[in-house]
This record gives sequence, structure tokens and C-alpha cells, in this order.
Amino acid sequence: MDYEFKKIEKKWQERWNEAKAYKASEDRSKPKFYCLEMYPYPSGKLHMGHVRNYSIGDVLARFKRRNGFNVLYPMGYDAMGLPAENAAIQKNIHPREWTLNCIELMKEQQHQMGFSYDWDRMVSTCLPEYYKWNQWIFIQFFKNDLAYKKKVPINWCKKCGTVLANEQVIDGLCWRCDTEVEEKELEQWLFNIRKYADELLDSLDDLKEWPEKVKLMQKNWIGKSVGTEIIFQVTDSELIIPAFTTRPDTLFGVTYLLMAAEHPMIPELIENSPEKEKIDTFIAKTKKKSRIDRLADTQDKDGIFTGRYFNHPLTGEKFPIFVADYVLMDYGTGAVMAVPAHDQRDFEFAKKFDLPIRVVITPDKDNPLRVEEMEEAYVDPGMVVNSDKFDGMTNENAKKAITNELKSKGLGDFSTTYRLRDWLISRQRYWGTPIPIIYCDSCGIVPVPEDDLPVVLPDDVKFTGEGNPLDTSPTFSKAACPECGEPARRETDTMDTFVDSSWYFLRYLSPDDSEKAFDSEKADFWLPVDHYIGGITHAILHLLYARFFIKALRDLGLTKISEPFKRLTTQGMVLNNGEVMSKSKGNVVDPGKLIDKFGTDSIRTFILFAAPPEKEYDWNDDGIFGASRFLNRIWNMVSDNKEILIKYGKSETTYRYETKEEKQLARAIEAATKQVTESIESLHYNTAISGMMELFNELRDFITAVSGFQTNDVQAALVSKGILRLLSLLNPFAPHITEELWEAIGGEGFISLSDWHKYDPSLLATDEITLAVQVNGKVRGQLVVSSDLSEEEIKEQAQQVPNVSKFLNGNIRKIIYVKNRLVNIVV
RNA sequence: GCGAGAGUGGCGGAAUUGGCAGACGCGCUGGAUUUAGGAUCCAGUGGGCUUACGCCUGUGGGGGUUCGAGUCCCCCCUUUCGCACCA
Repeated sequence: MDYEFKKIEKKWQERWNEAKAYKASEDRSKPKFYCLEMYPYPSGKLHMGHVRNYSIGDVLARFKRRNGFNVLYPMGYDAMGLPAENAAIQKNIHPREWTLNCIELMKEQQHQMGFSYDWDRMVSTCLPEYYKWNQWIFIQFFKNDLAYKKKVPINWCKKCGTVLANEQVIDGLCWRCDTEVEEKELEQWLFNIRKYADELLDSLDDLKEWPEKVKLMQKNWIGKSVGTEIIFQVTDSELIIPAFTTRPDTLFGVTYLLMAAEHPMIPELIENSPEKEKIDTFIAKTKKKSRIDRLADTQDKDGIFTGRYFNHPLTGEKFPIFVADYVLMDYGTGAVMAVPAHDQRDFEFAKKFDLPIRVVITPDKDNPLRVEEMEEAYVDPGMVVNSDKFDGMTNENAKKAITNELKSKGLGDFSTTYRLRDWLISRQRYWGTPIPIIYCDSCGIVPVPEDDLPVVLPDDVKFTGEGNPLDTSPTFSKAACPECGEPARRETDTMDTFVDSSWYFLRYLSPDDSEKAFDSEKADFWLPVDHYIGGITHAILHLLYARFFIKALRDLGLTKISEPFKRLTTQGMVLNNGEVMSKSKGNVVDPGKLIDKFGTDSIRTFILFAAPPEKEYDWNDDGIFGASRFLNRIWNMVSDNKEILIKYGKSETTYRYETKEEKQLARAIEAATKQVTESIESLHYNTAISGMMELFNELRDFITAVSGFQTNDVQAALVSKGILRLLSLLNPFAPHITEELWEAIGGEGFISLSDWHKYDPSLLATDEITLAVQVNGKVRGQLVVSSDLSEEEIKEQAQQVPNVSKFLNGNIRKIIYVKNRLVNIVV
């Protein structure tokens, strides 16, 4: 008979609510612990990924609370974004209505899961009370040169009339209407994240409790590269072309120069070229294929001679200038010095266009590389040759020497470039934060005065699926210039929703504050977040943006901290048959149905037991029966032993345990406490649960083996202690059933707010130890000895073990004893 | 191509500093019991050999270090993830 989980779970959720059991405040008498989960996009339905994410966090929050921490554990909704707008288009429902409805549904399911959030702190980013502060922060950024407007290339869908994010371009086509995406230049708003590139990179080292993998991904994304910028003089011209290189040591091996098709200097360079038309065609072709084909054929290099030459900065020699499709405008300077002997791409290009190849680095100076014999570029370190006065240097030394030479002649300098680009935040969409800017013909770009915030999203808009709905509002874009009062135009772009999520964890600290974005004092108290849990999918973008925000806010004097998240756990995805769960694949497992069938305690216990948090988990329905059975067995064990639990439950009496069974159970209780405690701390919830299962098995074995224990004070108290301990340890995982059983046996208050047990190491010690006895590393028998026996005696006894002696043959070379573990006899 | 992980029973997964591989659960097999439930309880469960005590073998493959290797070192294979012409 299953216990009545539905009734019980509802009962305790209501009790916790009424008592505001998990409310957090700035109580300075206890150490603080900020436990944060990545807030969800409110799709309306919880999916298994959410269940896993929040179960991980909830166990931690409950554990820390019971260990004397003042725990802040909030929840909110990342409520702006495209799905709401699509719902508006498809179902003719306003995004706000759709979103708020979804939030209610989602919140209801989270309540059902029994997560111990402080719901009074809930935040929804789609409300003007929240996005007002996005706008306020934007204005602070704008005033401090962290937000600026610039013409940038973007993905443009003509049919939808909107910009697309890179992820929304699929095989060069618009994800929604399959129209070919154009590259276009548009005036867009950007955040100057590059200003923080160095700090974002360097302080990764301070994040000791982040997964290396995530830090590495961020490092690669920032892509810092140190080198030299060299100025190349165009022959018979005043024009100069700067090029960035990480290999200034190969400067004497340069035999041509390459420029990106988008390079702004090209029109001037080819102005008078007889081949102008051909070059233009090539450039047009290259620009068009950019994103689409560049990904497809990264091997085939193509280019065209511009008809122009440059003079080598140190030798004065004349070399040709090419336009090449593999040179990118948005990295470095958009121009590259080509060294075919020491760069594989240049090598291939030189072969194709029959350009000279000059060896300037060689691995062995007595036996230099021969161009004729080279089948690929030599890119490793070596000795400098054919480089005038730099010959004989190691190439590492030559990097500095050659750069210094260039520097002294005003032809170059040390330089650093980054792969990281500034963060483009403009979106031509409705359901986001309006960018608080007004364009005035006479005053230019003017921020909305802070007193006029928020700039609220208008309702008089049409959702047609084409263009920015904000442009359809007859009123929104009309505004008076804040400076001169003349009629002006309001910005209709909205912000990327990653802006919302870059600081929401600060808003939780004072969600109802109408005076400021967040309370700096509270931020100093609660931040950094002690443990942040979320999907690996956000390893780069969200986590990098949030780190950037905190640093920027710090420099604005609003917070003292430099890193928002102290410890990070990226939980693995929940798959189904090896595939991501998605509506289109029809393989979504609905947690709602499972809650209904098994109860939330079983689901929580199961999902945490199934695999360690960081690992992917391929969903399998069967396993959940195990968790459900486990809880039912505990329920029955408590019911069967109710009398002794009520009688001995609160007893503090300590007893001496005499029998083997008593000693074993007493020890198992402490061992489980130790294991569960340590496993939770290291987030190995699966082994924590197996530890509790072992304790249960020990209790069951004791109850079965020792008849009449109910009437024996020592034994009844021991069983009672064991069961209570089990409930206590289980509570963070299965909070409802444990509260109910706790109450049923006369426990006072909430078990979820009771003190966590410290294990007693003295009870862990045994007076008998079992050793494995090996001969030449192979286990041949076992030896049970008293724990105070000397090493000599143990070695002696080991030889007498029945199955061991026959392998000895009398010639023992060595005996190795590993304390409490084994004896290995080498013959 | 570059970078970072991961390979353990039928399955999910355990294994302190190198120290009895397979904890715990699922599944499966056999048994008990029952107002038949995905119930409960007991026993078994890596492979091979053996009537049995036991023996051999076994953590992707191949070498090595060691009294002893899932764990450390070298080479290879498979696989997942990230980046992908970054000058």
C-alpha cells in the first residue's frame, strides 16, 4: 500500500508557506549562504531539466539551512523573449498575458515540487518594475562609455524585417521563414565588454570553484592573443596597411599581404586598376558567401591580386597585395602578412597562386629546411635564418628583437587582440526592454531622463510576424527631446534578454525597491552567490555577461565585489533515448504526470540518485520505482515501529552496545551520517542516497535478525535512533514524507529546520577488523583480528589462514601490511 | 584540424593517498506469501571452469612502473563536448 503522498505533500507545502519557514533576512548572527539556480524562461511547463536543476539546489539550500547557515534561496522568471511574441502572432494573445499566465503555471508546479524558495523575493523581468532598472543601468553605461551605438554587420531577414541572432540563422536561411539571410550594416547598440576582456580573462584564475571546462571555454571565447602590429607601406602611395601578427619573428619570410574582402581601404587601392571589375566581383562573391559557406569549406582558399604592391618594412623589397576569402575583417586589423613557409594557410595559398616561399625559421641550423622539399608549413619553434642581423636567434627572442626594431623605426609595436567582440544588445523586437534613448535632430542621441523611467512598452501595437511590432505603435516613437523640448524620435530597439539575466540575482535582494536597482549594502552582505547551479549551455554567454556586469557595476561604485558567482555547478542535460527532449521530437517526459503518479519526493530522490549532477542522464522510467519503493519501505518501517519511536525518540541516553548486531547498527548509523554529510558537501547526491539505502538495509536486517528488540531498552532505543537519523538525513531529498513521519512520532517543529547531525567518530571505530590476505597480490583469504593487534602478530597470523598457507611453499620474501586493509605476502 | 573530458556487469552508476573491483539501485532468475499490486519478503546475479573446498579471468586495446594498477606513465582506438580559416 503506497503512502498517501498527495495529501501529505500538499499539507506540508501549505504549512511551510503559512509559517514562512524558508524566509531569508539579513540575519548577521549566522554565516550567509546564497544558493542560486539559473532562473527559467516561463514556458508554462516544468521540464525534467528544471526538475533536476532545482532538486540539486533545493537539497543544498535545505542542507545549509540545517547546518546553521542563513540561506538565501530565491526564484524568478526570465520573462522576456521570443516565444511570447510568437504566441502573440500565432494565438493573438498579448505577450504579457501569455507570459504572466505561464509564470503562474510554472510557479504552481514549482510549489508542487516542494522547493524551499523564499517566494516573497520572486522577480519577473517582464514587469516595468524590473525592466525600469535595465534602462537605468543602460543609462549609467551610456554615460560611462560602456554603451554606444555603431554601424555593424548583422544578419538580416528581409521578409521578417528583423535582425537575427547567429543561432537563428540555419544554413544561411531564416529559421522562421526560410528566406536567405543577408549581411547588412545597421546602427546598433553595443556594450563595451571588450574593455573588460583582460580582467574577465585574468580573474578566471580566482574562480577556484568553477569547473575547469567552463573557464577554458570562456578563455577561448575571449581569445586573447599577444603579438605585434606592423605597418606596411603601399608602394607609390601614402596608404599604409597595419597588420596584426603573432609571428613577428617570421617578418623576413613575408612574400605577400592579404586583406579581408570587407577591408575599407580596398576601393581606394583598386580605384585605377584595369582589373577592377574582376576584383569587385570576387569581393562581392566573398562577402555573400561569408557566414554560409565559410563554415562549409574551410579548406579551400581563394583570393585575387589587387594589382598593388607594398614595400617590406625592413628590407624595402616589393611584394604583392591580395584580397583573400580567409581573412576576417572583425579580427585584428583585417589585414594579414603572409608567411607561406611558416603558416599552413599561407603555404596552401602560395602554392595555389605560385608565390615565393622563404624559410626564415629552421629546426636545425646546420641542416636548414629546403623549400623544395617542404610539403607543409613549418610552424614549430626554431632558429632564425635569412633574416639579416637577426640570424641565429631563437625565434622567441626574435619576436621581441624584430618588434623593437620596428618600434624604433615607427613601423610597428607590440599589440594584443581579442576574439571577444563587443556585446550587441539591440533587438528589433517587442518583448524586451525598450532602450531608453531619444533621437533629436538638434541635440543628437539623448538618454531618457532617469525621472521619466521606465519607458513602458506600449499596447497599441500589431503582431504580424514582420518587422518590429514597436514600429507599428502610432504613439511610442513620438517623444519630446529631453534637452530642447522639440519633437523627437524614440528608439524602438529593445534589449537582448541576456541584459535582464546579467543582474537578476541582485534584484532578489530587494525585489520591491522602487528607489534603486538594487541595494548596495545588501549586495555587500549577500554577494557573491555562494553556489550557482545551471545548465552548461550558458557556460559562455550568460556567465560571461553577468561577470562583465558585476565588474562594470563595481566600477560605477554600486558594489564592492568583482565576481558574482563563487562556486559553479553545471548540471548535465536530461536526455531521452540519447536525444534532447523537445516538442518536435515528441519525446518530452512530463514531470507533472510523474508527480501525480509517484509524488514529488520520489521524483526528487530518483533524479538525484540516477546520476551525479554534472553528468548527462538518459531518462529511464523504470528507475523511479526504486525511489518510490525506498520511500514506501521507510514509511512502513516507521509505522511498524511507531510505539518505540514515540517512546525512545527523544531519549538522550547513551548505551553501551554489547552484541555484534548492536555494534554493527550503531556503527552503521554514524557511517551513514558521515557519508551523507560528505556526499552532499561535494554534491555527490547519488552516493548520499545510496548511503541512506545502506542504513535502511542495516535497520531492516537488525529488525529481522534480533527478535524481541522492542522490549529491550538498549535495542529499542538503538532502532529508534537509527530510524530517526535516517529521516533526518533523508529530509533534504524527500522533505514532505520526512516532515510527516517526524510529526507522526511526536517530533516538534519542522524537521527541515532542525539541526543537522554531526557524526560521532568514536562510534565509527570497530574493535575487530577484517583484513584481506593476499599472496603475490592475489586475494587468497580473510583474516579477522582485534584492532589492537600488533603488526608482527598480524603478519604471523596471516600466514596461518587456511587457503593462504598452501600458496606459500615456505619461501616468503616480503610481507606488506596496509593498516586496516590487507596483508600481502610476496613469495 | 585544435582544445578539454569520458570509456567499469544487461542498465544507471560506486570504489580514500595506488590496497578485497562492481557499493547502492534498476533489471533478470529462483523461492515464499498474498483479496493480483508495477505489492511484500528471502536467496542469487561480471565471464569461464568445478559435484564441492576452490581455481582462472576480468575496468576500451597494447606496453610500462610497483609487492600491488580501474586509479600513475607511454602509445593506440572509440566517443562526447567546445572552438572552428583568429593571422
